[in-house]
Amino acid sequence: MTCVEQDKLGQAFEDAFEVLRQHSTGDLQYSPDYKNYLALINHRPHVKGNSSCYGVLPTEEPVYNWRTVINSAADFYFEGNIHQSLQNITENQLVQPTVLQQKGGKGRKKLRLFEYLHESLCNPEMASCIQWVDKTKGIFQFVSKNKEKLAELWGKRKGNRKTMTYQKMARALRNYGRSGEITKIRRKLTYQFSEAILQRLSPSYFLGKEIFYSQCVQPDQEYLSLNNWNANYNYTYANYHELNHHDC
DNA sequence: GTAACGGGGACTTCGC
DNA sequence: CGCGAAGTCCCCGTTA
Repeated sequence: MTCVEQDKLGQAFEDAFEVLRQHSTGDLQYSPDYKNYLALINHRPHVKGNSSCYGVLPTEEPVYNWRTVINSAADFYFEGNIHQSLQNITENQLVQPTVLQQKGGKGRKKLRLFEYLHESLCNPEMASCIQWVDKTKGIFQFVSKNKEKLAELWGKRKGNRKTMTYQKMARALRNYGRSGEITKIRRKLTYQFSEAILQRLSPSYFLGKEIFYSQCVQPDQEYLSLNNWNANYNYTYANYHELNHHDC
């Protein structure tokens, strides 16, 4: 794949998320932007070609549906192709999340630590701070050298006055052990998401597991929607570079 | 011996 | 204002 092609794929990803941002609460199918997006995706056959990778699409579904858009975007993300497109995002595009604001914002759902960790695990930029050991089982490990930076970012994200440390973050993780959301693995710096949390947080869940979601999540529970996830990704990306200057 | 890691009680912050 | 959830702080024990 050439750089130009990669750039186009990245652009397709951004386009997909832009549409998502604008229509996360509306009926996308009837929006003019949706039609425009279909036209766009139609000119990128390699995009739609990836749409069945997750095996969540019923075969009778048309190729150009909303699921396809999300699948394609996720494919690019996890293949690392997003990285290049992110390089082109200007500073003012890296906005603070509007949905999961930590201070103020009445009625906003606060970002949970496990959500932040999962988000970081999905962010290739954070690979030197936190990594999957066994993604399918939800087992992950902090990188000893940079775990403090990850904690520091978490503290910044929460708007803490004092600097967050790994020690304090690990304390919160141990609390998750009591509720079963995250358990400690008997291995250095290694933890495991519970199956339920993994299902809720995994992008594949909102790429085609609405049924699971509706069955397992209580009506008053809100976990990261794709919209929130995208906003938080942008926020993490901005702070990451501010803090680490590419060396994390 | 010691730095890193792990554990827990008490406390704070925030949303309801 | 009270309460509960979710951290946060600090101190100490354990392990590599």
